Amino acid sequence: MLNVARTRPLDSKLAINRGGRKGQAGARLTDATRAALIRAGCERALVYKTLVLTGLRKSELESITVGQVRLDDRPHIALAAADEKARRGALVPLRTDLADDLRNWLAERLDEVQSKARLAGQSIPPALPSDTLLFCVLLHLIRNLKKDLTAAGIPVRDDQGFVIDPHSMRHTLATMLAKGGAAPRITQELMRHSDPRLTANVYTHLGLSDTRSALDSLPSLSGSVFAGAGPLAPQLALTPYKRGQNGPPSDKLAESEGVRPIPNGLDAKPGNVNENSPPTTAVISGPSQIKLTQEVAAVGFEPTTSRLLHLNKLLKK
DNA sequence: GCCGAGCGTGAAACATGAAG
DNA sequence: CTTCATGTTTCACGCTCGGC
Repeated sequence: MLNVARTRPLDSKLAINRGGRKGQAGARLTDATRAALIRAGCERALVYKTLVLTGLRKSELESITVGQVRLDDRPHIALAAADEKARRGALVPLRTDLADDLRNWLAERLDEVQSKARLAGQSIPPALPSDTLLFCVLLHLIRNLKKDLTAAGIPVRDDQGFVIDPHSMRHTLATMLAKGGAAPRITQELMRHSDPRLTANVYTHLGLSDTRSALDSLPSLSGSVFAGAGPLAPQLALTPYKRGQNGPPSDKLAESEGVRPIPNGLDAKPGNVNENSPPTTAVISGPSQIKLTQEVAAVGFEPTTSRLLHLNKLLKK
């Protein structure tokens, strides 16, 4: 839940911004300035969370107004076609906790507007105007993100040249969905890509630990080969028969046996034996990309691929 | 499937104004 | 005067779309 006062007390020491004592805690600020700074920090945190959980591009988030945010039983953001990169427009779903945060954020902003109107002796608005921008701190998002990362002890650029920027939040969403087992089609839809290869090859960053985890999820192959384990052959899946290959034609096998049985827990449901369908987990296409994307997610955000591809080209030179 | 156009994006360099 | 934050411009590249 977003709550400015609860997130950071007003009497906390804020850092001096410039001069010889830059970085030291204890900046002498008025209560109003202090509250505004803390509130801006909270807003930026909500911006980062929104970017990661929606996959919105920076420019797309900049276009979102209060009227485009629906926080009813099916919370979502209605992205206008003119503001989306692909010019299609989209309904971007909001996770429940993000919807709660945005609801609280808008309530705080309404409180602020109403307080100002009250102090000015003006009529008190019952709601925020629908054309009010959702966020106010996006103007210098890139620089502020770098500052926030530095303050949090997270390197903006790692030793391999990968960088964290607003667009890397989008990479992070795709990668988290892949790691979470989301179907590629779902990830593609959430990323609003027209081509699933883009989602899988450019936006999904899987490290060695992720691919190893997938192997660990495979069923046991009857214990250790050093311990005199049982026969391996009955657990093997069969490849389809093709003309010119040895062995019986698979269509005849299918005719005589129906759905082929696969023992020892390997699922033989039709959805899992379709060799023509794409893998259910997005994979990285080439060995060079695997090498470059291994173990880069230590800080939580995925790097932007544009820098990654640029680095690839530099390495080839 | 390939290619080019158009648009979006961030990095880098430089300029400008304000604060210390 | 120096330092710093911010704005502007240029450049390279990513992504999508449409035509072939």
